[in-house]
Amino acid sequence: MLYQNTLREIRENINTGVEYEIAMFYALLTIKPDEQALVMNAIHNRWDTEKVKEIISYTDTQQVVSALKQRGLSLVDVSFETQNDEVGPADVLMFVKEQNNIIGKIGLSIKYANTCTLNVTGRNFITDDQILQLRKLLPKYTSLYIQEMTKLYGDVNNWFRKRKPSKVTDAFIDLIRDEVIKNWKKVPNKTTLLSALFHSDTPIEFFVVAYTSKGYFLKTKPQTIDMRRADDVTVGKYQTSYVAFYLDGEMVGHMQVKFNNGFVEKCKKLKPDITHQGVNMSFGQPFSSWNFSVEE
DNA sequence: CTTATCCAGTGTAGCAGGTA
DNA sequence: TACCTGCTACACTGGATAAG
Repeated sequence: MLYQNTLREIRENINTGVEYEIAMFYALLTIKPDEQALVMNAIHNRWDTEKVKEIISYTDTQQVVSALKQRGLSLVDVSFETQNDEVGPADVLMFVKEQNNIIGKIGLSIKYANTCTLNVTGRNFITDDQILQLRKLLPKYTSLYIQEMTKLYGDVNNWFRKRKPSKVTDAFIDLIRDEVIKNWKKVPNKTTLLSALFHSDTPIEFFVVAYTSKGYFLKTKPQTIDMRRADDVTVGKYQTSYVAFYLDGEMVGHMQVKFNNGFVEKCKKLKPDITHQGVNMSFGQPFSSWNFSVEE
């Protein structure tokens, strides 16, 4: 089915990864040829038409359809739900018919080459006061960062927003991780928090569609933990920038502690936090968008 | 070469507060 | 009061480098 906004979203949305959502939606919409034609028309109005069509060319819906069949379900309709949180992590919604003719819904969470299941604010893990103390260090670390980049890459245009690795970033992230670990015991409502991280709070059941450059893998049972054990979960450092979550000594998830858009951001405000070689920058946002992944 | 690792990045929505 | 503007938090993947 098409919502009021569906065709406009398909024409105009340029969020990262949306081309895979569109391709799967289109492929499943084969059961509604008239609507499918309208969607193809919208795809032709995108800037990346060729890429979307290429993904469609290797999107065989058979895996999805047979997974439904195994459960005694048949596909009767499909909707496009990009960025609609009300349906849980699903990007595409399948309307399915059971043997008794009751219509149900199963979502598809569509991903390309990443395992991140949820972006989560650091405020769930550390207190306002901890954030305040860490923020105080940001100006100092930012100037260290600029020194480091300048030493390694020279002119600002060689490194600003060029995704360069940084020891200073590692060091600041490490300070944040120390605070996360220190505070974990005191984090309230761990059941609610972990339910959100694992999507066990989803209003609609979902499958995960993991695209590669050749096709996709389907996972009908997303990994989770027994939420009654939420208070037994422990945390620790993992690699350079992750906090790992453990249950009975087994890693059940990991979270990348990260700046939302880099250590320094493009400056949109009138008064930049820093100007370096004529380039205006803002301090980064270290707490707003951490990446949580479930272990496979 | 391909795959894994690990930070870096973009787009959108909603809200608060200023202001025309 | 309607419209900006700045800001946070949410949604995703990209790309450089290392490892195999």
